[in-house]
Amino acid sequence: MNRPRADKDTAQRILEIATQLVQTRGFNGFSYADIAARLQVTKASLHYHFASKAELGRCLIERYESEFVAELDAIDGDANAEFDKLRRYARIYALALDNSRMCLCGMLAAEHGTLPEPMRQAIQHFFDVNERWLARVLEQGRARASLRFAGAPREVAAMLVGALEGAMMLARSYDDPRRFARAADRLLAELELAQTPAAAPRKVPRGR
Amino acid sequence: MNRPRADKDTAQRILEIATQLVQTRGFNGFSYADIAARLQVTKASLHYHFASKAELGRCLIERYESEFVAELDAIDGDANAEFDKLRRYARIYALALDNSRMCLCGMLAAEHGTLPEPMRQAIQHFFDVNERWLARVLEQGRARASLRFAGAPREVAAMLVGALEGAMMLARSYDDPRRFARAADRLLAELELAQTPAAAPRKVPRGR
DNA sequence: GTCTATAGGTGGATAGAC
DNA sequence: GTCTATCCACCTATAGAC
Repeated sequence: MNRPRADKDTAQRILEIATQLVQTRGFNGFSYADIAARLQVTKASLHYHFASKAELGRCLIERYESEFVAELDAIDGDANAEFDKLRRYARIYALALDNSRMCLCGMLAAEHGTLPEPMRQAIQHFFDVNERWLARVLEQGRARASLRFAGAPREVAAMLVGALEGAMMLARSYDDPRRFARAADRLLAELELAQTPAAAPRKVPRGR
Repeated sequence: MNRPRADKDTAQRILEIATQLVQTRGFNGFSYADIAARLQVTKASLHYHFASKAELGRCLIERYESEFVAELDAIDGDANAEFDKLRRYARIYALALDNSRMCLCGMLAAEHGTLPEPMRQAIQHFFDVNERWLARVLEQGRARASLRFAGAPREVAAMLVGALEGAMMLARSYDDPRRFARAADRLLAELELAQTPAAAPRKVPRGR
């Protein structure tokens, strides 16, 4: 979006490769040399497109967020029931995991302490966007009596984002994507109105 | 425990400093030079106590787990009600956050993709210990009718560990420890039997 | 836009004196 | 146990030719 000059294809390919590297190894876990090797160019060429690693990092988050927003729009476009929207939201995370990837911003959140300020702000913005979207779905679900929860929608949204990011992280370190699916199913089941809460036991069975 | 020779005080101080560095910057975010500077010794001295960074990392996790287990034992020793145990469990995380620290193993879980195998196994072991402890508390709570949840205790435990780790990570990147407290309160409130589920709204109020 | 070459720094790690 | 000195690999980044 705000890259000045540049062969767009190359810049895009750099971003794709770097995104995958951050999602699997973290921002401090890869170097320009890694990108250069996969793209079959020299490190110097990369600096033409992204002057510094900090700048590359910022662009990485912006691109990731806009692609994420596109997926949220797609969910809204299909105009599903609120519970289905939540399931499809969780599925975005699940699909990343199937490629052994963490959420880009979840990964960066862990590295928060070492990141330059512009990246920190971009990460917060990503989570804000996620929480606002979730809060809107939750609010609608409550209004239409399809979802059930206590307190402010935004607060439930904040809990959900954290819980899904955490579930993702643990699933990755157990190398077991189903671990994420089980946690996500359980978190969402709490919000489903259909259940008789006092007799909840059969709502989330052992398997998945 | 299995350090061969060594001035124990120095080794312990190295571990303390390194623990704090990992909790704030991650395993890939600090170097022997950082420890050396804070301890006022040279990098070479550190290698006397911990031959390699991978070895240091493994010891870090072992020490962290044994201190964590000691805290869990302390909770069991006080023989509280199950819900109080869960609250005190969450409080361990909250206290770390107040010192701007992530859980050591939560941090390392994010860096999983870059860590040597012995560290990966130690991290999984830490989470297993946590989940087993939580599952036992949950099981007792259900038996004594003080807690309410659907499905297998171990599965709820796995969800809780992930959710708390994730909440911690997000709270840190928002630089707002209360964000963790709100998420934790909400997660635990779901388990409390006392509430009338259909009229749950007043159980988790806006503030904290 | 991509290259070669290189600067200037830091990474983990070792040898050997004290 | 701690030091000095050093190794070599790697890091981000720049200069300047093509």
